[in-house]
Amino acid sequence: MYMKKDSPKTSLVAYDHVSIEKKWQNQWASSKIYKTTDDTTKEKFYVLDMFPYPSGEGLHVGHPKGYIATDIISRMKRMQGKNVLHPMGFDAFGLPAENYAIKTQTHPEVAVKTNVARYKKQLEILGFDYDWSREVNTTDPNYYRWTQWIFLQLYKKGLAFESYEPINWCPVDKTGLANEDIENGRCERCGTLVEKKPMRQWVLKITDYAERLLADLDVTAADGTPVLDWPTSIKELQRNWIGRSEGAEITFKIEGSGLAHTEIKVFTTRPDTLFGVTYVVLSPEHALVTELLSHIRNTEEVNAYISEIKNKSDIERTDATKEKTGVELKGITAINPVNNENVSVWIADYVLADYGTGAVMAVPAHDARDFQFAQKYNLKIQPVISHEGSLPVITHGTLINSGKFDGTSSEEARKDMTSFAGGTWVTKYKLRDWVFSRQRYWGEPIPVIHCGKCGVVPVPESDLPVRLPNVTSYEPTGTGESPLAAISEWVNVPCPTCQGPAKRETNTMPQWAGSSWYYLRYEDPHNTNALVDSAKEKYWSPVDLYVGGAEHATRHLIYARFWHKFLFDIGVVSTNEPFTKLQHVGLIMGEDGRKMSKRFGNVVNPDDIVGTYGADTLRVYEMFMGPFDQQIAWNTSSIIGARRFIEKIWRMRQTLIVEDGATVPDSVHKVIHKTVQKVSEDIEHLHFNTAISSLMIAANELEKIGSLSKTQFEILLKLLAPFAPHVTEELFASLGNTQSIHTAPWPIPDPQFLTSDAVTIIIQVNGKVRGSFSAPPGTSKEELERSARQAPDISKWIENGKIAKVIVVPNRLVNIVMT
RNA sequence: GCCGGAGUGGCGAAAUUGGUUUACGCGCACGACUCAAAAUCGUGUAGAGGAAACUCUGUGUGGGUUCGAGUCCCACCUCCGGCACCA
Repeated sequence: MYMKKDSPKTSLVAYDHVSIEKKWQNQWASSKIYKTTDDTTKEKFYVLDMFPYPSGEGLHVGHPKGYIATDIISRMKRMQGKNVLHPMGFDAFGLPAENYAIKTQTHPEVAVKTNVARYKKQLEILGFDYDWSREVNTTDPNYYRWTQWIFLQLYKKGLAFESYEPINWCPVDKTGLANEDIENGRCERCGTLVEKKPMRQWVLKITDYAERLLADLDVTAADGTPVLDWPTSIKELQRNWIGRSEGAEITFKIEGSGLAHTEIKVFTTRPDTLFGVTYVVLSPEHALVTELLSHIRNTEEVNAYISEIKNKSDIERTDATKEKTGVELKGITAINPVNNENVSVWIADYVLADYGTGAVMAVPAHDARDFQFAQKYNLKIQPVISHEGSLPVITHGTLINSGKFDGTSSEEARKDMTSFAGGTWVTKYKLRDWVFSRQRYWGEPIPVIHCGKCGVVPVPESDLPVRLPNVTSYEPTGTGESPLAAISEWVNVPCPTCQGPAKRETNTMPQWAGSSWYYLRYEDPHNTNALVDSAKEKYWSPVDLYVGGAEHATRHLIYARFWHKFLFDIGVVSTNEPFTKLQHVGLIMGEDGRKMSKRFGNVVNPDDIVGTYGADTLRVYEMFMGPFDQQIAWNTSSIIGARRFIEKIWRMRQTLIVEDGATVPDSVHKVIHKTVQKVSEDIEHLHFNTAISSLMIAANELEKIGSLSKTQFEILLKLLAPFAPHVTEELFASLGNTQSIHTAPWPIPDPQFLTSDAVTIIIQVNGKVRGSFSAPPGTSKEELERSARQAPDISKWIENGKIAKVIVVPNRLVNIVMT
């Protein structure tokens, strides 16, 4: 533990982070220096953090890492003269807040208020430059009014609809879940195995946007640079999640006693292997199965199999490593359209109901899964691609046993084979429509009314928001109904259309709803007439830099892009994509290398670190730990380095400063301006660790040189100001400045000090370093070679051989190659 | 299985994008100051050999391209993240 002690030797004023940080935080708040105006004459810069949901646990030291980064960027941009929007808010609807409320027996509204206050306090002591007058909270009726409004627009365009398909259900959280809320077949929140449950759901048709969500990841500007400056890994995750694949839909006629005009449509990416089909498989949930049951010989056996499958969890069923099971539908056959062969029809657990057509053609010779299944049930394996070695062969090749297609390339035959089979070429996606209703209390009410006469009637926009009623019991019912259903005075309303008796929709929206558009509300947070004023939207959008966790790649970031594109289509926003540049934060792990969690007892509270070392030290340390996007373990004993660095700056103020006008060596200018250049570039590229490193190098060199003018010291302070805003403000003020350092202009490097009068030239012999010498920059190749040959250390390496050639790289090195 | 990313001192890491590997920081050792300690300052800190000057080896492993490779190419190993019976 670091202890602050006074030095007996000097009379320096001690660096007291506690009083300095408190003083300037109060000062900034009262002078409102971070308040953002809509001054459109200035160039804007919109930098955004992923807003937190205020859980009961409070922040740990990992949470602020991203916020520190955006704070640094926003401070530099402000000093560079930009009009900066750097807002903060709270994502307070949803399961975490609600479960916390249930656990502590407090109403969610009360719990959220308490937790938000606590979070704000924790953020405030870190010295962030948020404009709190623009704070948004997704649970504020003035906010969720517009979340509901967006839902109504989606409904109007047919993109929100009721569905009765079985959906994922978490038996512990007692609510339906979207595909994105599931990890490895388990509820992303509580880890429980999800079940399939048929129930009425509101679903958003995100699949209508699948193609655009995918294609727009790759859009490039005229000069070839990507429009979305996102990490490739996140783009790749989204591509995989959307999961586009092209293939053919092929129809197989079904024959059997009493059957007429019955068909099975299958989806395949390999229509070229159609001659190798030896059976077809339906998923157990396929709609056709019920119809076929009465036409087969083994109805009982098939029924038994289906109920066996139904009792299995989704994860058991779809585990790719387990042995596949299935049962033949005896007494019926399918006709292969390319050769009119009769093949058997099966249902099997390895065919998914909700992808493609829910049915596949099986080509065991050229598909690993079909091969496995065929071996187990002794089904025919018919190769149609020439091969050496064992089956299955899943690569493309030359077709055999394929009638008139023999000898052609399987890859090229795909489309011809499709039309030969009477099929159609189609595109499919893995992306599923977004299950949008939750059977829980703490969410935005879905603004529709169910009328016996008129059906589904949207709540008129003028009646928004539909407020969450205040209830005493908000625990989930588990019946598939929201707790809201029990509040009859809220539920029963006149139908807006016919004034007859009607009931409100009692499902609520998922947590992701409010966060899918919040960045727009910061642009115009208090507007009561519109989601966002269009002039303000045009000025501020899109977000220039968005920083947050990579875990949101396939959830929040897909949903937000979907809503943004929809809002673009209906003219609410002016850009096609919401976030120009995306940067993800690497997690800070616990000191033991595990994720920071109460469970492991490895949580470090930022309040403690700020108390002991100060917010400036914490900020510098977190940015100095390593590359920003990399996951790194916390190490309390390393913080002292950041603290020592700040103290060194503090000491420099009191020992090095000479009066402006006194002579200061040129070397000081060189150090300062080199650092200005490096730090400016590094912050721009989010290379905070190397920016701090170069500030440390500068401080070390300047201390060695021993004198520094006030102006030069101020430049150094400005470079450090985004990282350590309090101590730099204090020192800046102590030099007689009355303006805040944070609104002072950012330094610009002076080119005359960026060139050096000597460069070190490395001498290599056969690629090995054997010496070096100093030369003026721009020295000619000939001159460099001459100096290298004459260098004293070199003669012993070259005197006993013949020089084959000499490579000279100006300003860098001379390599003498011996034979 | 598929898709991304990463392997450099005791530790976190840096490397002008093909040109002195280990900057900066932590830790450690020794020294200065001190009655002593803390703090601070200074010196050292990849491995092997050598009294030393110095030499050799060294960026996960094995090959390759090049005057020159941590960086580029091929094959492999390990770790992390994501997806996973998507036909």
